[in-house]
Amino acid sequence: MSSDVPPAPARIDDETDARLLRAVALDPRGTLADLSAAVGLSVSAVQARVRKLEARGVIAGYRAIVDPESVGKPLAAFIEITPLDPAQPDTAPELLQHLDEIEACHSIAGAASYMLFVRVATPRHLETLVRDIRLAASVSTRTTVVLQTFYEGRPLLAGP
Amino acid sequence: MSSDVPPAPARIDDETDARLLRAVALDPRGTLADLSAAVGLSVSAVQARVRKLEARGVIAGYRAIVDPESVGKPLAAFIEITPLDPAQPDTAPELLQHLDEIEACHSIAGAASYMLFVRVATPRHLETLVRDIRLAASVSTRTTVVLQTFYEGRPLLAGP
DNA sequence: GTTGAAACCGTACGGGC
DNA sequence: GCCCGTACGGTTTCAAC
Repeated sequence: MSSDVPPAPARIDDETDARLLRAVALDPRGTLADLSAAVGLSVSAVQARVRKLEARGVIAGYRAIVDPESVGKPLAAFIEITPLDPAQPDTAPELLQHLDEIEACHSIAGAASYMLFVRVATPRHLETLVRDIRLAASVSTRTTVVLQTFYEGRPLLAGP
Repeated sequence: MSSDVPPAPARIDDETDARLLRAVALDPRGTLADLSAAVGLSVSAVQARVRKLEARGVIAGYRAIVDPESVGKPLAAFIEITPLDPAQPDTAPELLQHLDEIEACHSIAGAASYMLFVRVATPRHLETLVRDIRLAASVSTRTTVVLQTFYEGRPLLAGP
């Protein structure tokens, strides 16, 4: 944890929900019985809470973590993009949505407009993707290749 | 999909495994019966394949997607870091591991050494985190604030 | 890969606090 | 409102084929 600063405005009131979230986040395939043991509530109570967390959107969904190399995409990169013509309406995220090599798209502060995170098979594929992005969204790009990933997708809630 | 380039060197030979992976990635809480229907194999065969994918590390794990705002971390940022003294042994990823605001840490090509992705509660917390990173790893930083996230964590495998 | 049987789990419902 | 216990149907598991 970082140094202390005024309390964070979390939207989950309950300490039990926090523990539930941690448990579910780390093992979404675990049984309700597992969660029940983790938080000290009955299976029914746990089920009701999980459903509420899903309904409120606190739990937005579930995903399996797939190894990029195993599916033929060992090369990752950040691509910052900037519209060539600032006067034009800027719809880059929509224009790029169909490119499934793009894993993430954020609007950012700073010189560029957007930051993309992409995964491809080879440098050759990266070249092609960058060209496709430039053409599809009428933008200039600045690509930063990832050499090694130490960790990513760490859970949002730290455990005590 | 991007334009065509020589075939990607995927490590999953089987077309059935590819479909399984897609199905599991999108709905890791679905039942084996669901997967069975999706790939046209018996429940037991599906179970065996999923277990193999897990054992081979193709499926590296499972996560619940937690809404950052709901847990009090609405502010995201990219932080590029560069060692102050290039002669010193560079162990930044380890030195920063304890900071749980850091969601990802990549080594990168370019001017900076690493790219971090972080989530915090407020600008004030970001300031504190940046200071902590500088002190912990003896690095200079360049922070890019995320204004809006259009999408992230999109599945690695595209549809058929 | 498939089938089948036993153990386990998710779910709904009734009741209590 | 939130929680607990129970009973039923679906699911996971594993052995035998």
